[in-house]
Amino acid sequence: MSDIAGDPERYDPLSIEPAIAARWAEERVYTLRPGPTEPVPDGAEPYYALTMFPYPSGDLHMGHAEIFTIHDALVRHLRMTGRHVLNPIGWDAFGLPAENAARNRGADPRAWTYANIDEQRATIARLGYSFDWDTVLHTCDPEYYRWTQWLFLELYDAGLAYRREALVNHCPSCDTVLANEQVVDGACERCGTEVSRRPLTQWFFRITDYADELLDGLDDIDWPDRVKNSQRAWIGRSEGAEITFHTADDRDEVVVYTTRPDTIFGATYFVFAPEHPIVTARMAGDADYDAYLATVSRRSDIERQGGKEGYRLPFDMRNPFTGEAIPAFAADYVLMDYGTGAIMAVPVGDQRDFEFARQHDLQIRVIIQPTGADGEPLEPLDADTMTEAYVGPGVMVDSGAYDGLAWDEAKERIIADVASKGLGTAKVNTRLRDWLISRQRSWGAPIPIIHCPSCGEVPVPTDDLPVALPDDLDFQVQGSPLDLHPTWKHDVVCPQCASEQAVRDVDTMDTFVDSSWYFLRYLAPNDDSRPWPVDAAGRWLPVDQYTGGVEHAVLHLLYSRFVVKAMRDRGHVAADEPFQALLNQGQVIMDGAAMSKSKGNLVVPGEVSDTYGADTLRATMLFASAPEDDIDWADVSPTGMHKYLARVWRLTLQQLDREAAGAPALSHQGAATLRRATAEAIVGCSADYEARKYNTAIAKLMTLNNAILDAGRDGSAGPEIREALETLLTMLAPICPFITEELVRRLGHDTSVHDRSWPVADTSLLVDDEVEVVVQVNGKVRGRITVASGADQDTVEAAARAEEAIASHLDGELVKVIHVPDKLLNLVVKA
RNA sequence: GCGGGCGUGCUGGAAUCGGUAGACAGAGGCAACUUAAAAUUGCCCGGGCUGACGCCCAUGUGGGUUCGAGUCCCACCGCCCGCACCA
Repeated sequence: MSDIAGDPERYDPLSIEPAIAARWAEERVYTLRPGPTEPVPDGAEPYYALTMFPYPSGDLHMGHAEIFTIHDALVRHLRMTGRHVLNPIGWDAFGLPAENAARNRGADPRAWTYANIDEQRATIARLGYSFDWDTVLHTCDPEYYRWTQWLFLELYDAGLAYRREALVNHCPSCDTVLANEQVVDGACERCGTEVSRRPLTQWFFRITDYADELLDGLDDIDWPDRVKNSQRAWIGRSEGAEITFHTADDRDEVVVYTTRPDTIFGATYFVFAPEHPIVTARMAGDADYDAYLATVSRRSDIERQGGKEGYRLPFDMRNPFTGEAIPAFAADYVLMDYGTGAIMAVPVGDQRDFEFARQHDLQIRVIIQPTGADGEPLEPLDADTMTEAYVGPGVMVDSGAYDGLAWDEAKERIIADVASKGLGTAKVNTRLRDWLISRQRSWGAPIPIIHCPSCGEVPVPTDDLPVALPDDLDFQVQGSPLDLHPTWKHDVVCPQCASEQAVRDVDTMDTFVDSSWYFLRYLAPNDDSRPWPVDAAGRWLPVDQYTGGVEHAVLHLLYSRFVVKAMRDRGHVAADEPFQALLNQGQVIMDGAAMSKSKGNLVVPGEVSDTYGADTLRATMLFASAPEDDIDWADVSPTGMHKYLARVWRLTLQQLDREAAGAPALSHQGAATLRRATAEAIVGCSADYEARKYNTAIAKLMTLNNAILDAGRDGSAGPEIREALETLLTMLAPICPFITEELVRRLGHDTSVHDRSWPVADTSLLVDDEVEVVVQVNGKVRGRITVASGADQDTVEAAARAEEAIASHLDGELVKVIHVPDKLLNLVVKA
């Protein structure tokens, strides 16, 4: 090693990486040529690789570095295999943090946002991510949100955007309403504040129109099961029936939704949501009820949890099957916006109804008796002693003509009978609600609607887009700065009647609208004539591989699917789905807990790259675990990885020195061993890259490195070592783009390692003359023998018996022999 | 409560179809080089019995299928994630 120790050129990533990054930026080497709007070159396969664009709330954190590194290794590898890869980046740049910075520190939201973007962009370049900067976009630019507003108008025109009053979630801390998807355990997804309910008139997107397709489409996309399951649970499809009930006085009829029409004979009372229109109509002017309603409607989800309070209404309903009058209640365990907002209550078969009945001392009628798996009767139910509702299979009793039928059969018969009597119909319901997109915030895309006293809501003509934000908003006001701006909302006339009384809608759109279509805008972010080119969208969509965090399982990912389906139905895209494949990276944590500044366990990517270099950071992250698994930074060793890269560096320089000095060639045996190791590394690494198992790919590169080290231990050089080294550098390039770029140039090449083709193994080197076969006796390994490749069972068995260590276990009658050629022989003996 | 996933050395993790458990690393130990340290290079590194060859045990626990199970099936324990008054 003396020839290395004397080399002045030590591995110093900090001196080479920034210079290489600067050259890449200057020469725009990662700009896609030809670009996304032009035809794909002959023989190249287009591949849209997308990673979730960052929110610019500060510099990049370890989570960004993790996902960008996975994504970049994927992209660089695909390019080397000949794909024509679209790899864009941009910023999800609207949102509340900019507004908070404006309110708290007097910052200009635009300036604050762009300062953060510049910082993140510099870090992205420093870490060597190969994004195409020619397609960069920011959702807060008027050139972008103009088309977000166009999207709104398209949905409005299709009847998919509408305004209505509803009981909506309101976050007092963020001072805005939220979509259902943004409420987690009754609290605001952003800030954790408990949300309350308010009746407000707001804009919605009719995502429920696509509920079935959103559910079914999950079967055809390559996403992690947990994300698909989250979406399935969120959509929450259920099958049942709608059945009409009448009030006992026959003045009103009320439809209920039930999944258990078979239990209708057990419906002993009836419950309305407190806001149900029939109830509010009948109770109008009743001060007591108004007080109840006021209390109940302000309750948050958390306060509602588990409670079974109810209000006995001064009228009864009639059970259409038993004909008897049953008491009617209002209770907030029945939700106005699911089903029909009213239920038939069957305490014997529904746990919530059971609890309510017990609390209010209502009748529990047993109309089903439990049966086992083969229909045999089980312990019968008794209304007086049962402690919980029975939801299992059973046979109907006390149910008129349906007595004796199995429950599932009774369900079908009752649905059929209800239909024939005109009392109802089979019905599918979903839990999914329409997407509430209004936000009482000001750093977002204004909703392009004008409210006119005579014409009502009037869409802004597309030629007048964008409806731009004023740049002199006052963020110190109490309330919405946009609403309270002195002139903005009034500085408009009605597009239909030119009334000067018209005002602009003062709400902005949920930022998830901005991000629901950005992957389309990347195709031509500077095109000011249309939101995206339809022909290019046909070529590039769906996105081949999307990478990003699992926190968007039912937010961004569901909204984007809806938008693409709606745009497809308007003829703007051909694809049914936005993202064909999805990869969720794991979290980067520290000592088992989330990193945070306040805990003092925060590590940031820039810090690691300043110490060890970007290549070390990237390789450390990929080596730590499979992409989808969490990384505990306390368990990983950037030092160890840095040492490995230094070893690659020294090995390359050593080879150059030895070539220059005319070092002796490898022995015949040494050359053969190394060539074989090289071929094995190519086969193994290629499979690992395809499967995105970068951790084992790196392990195989380390193994190849060790083989090169062994081969050159005697001071020899030679073409086999050079070949092995160049192969190693080529396959390491997607993970460590800087050191490989530098070393390949030092090896005398004037083109970039990143423009190389992925290596192909000479598989003839992998064919063996002799193989090692494991010999088992009764399934236990008793020895290993070397035989000619492809040897038959008799030959292998004879060789095995010749081994003393094996033969000594063979006393007894040989009853069976299992032979897996070239791998294993199992001799089964009876003692 | 319902649905989904995961349990492998001291640690991160390997193990393509059911066929040599622990690849590749980290931490630790020993040695060479060095005045010394760092760096570098080499060796050791699941547990037990044994002087050694070797034998036994071992992939959360207990069963099952199989010539053979980390891998497949059943039950249990533990952990993680999603949904949860959705009729």
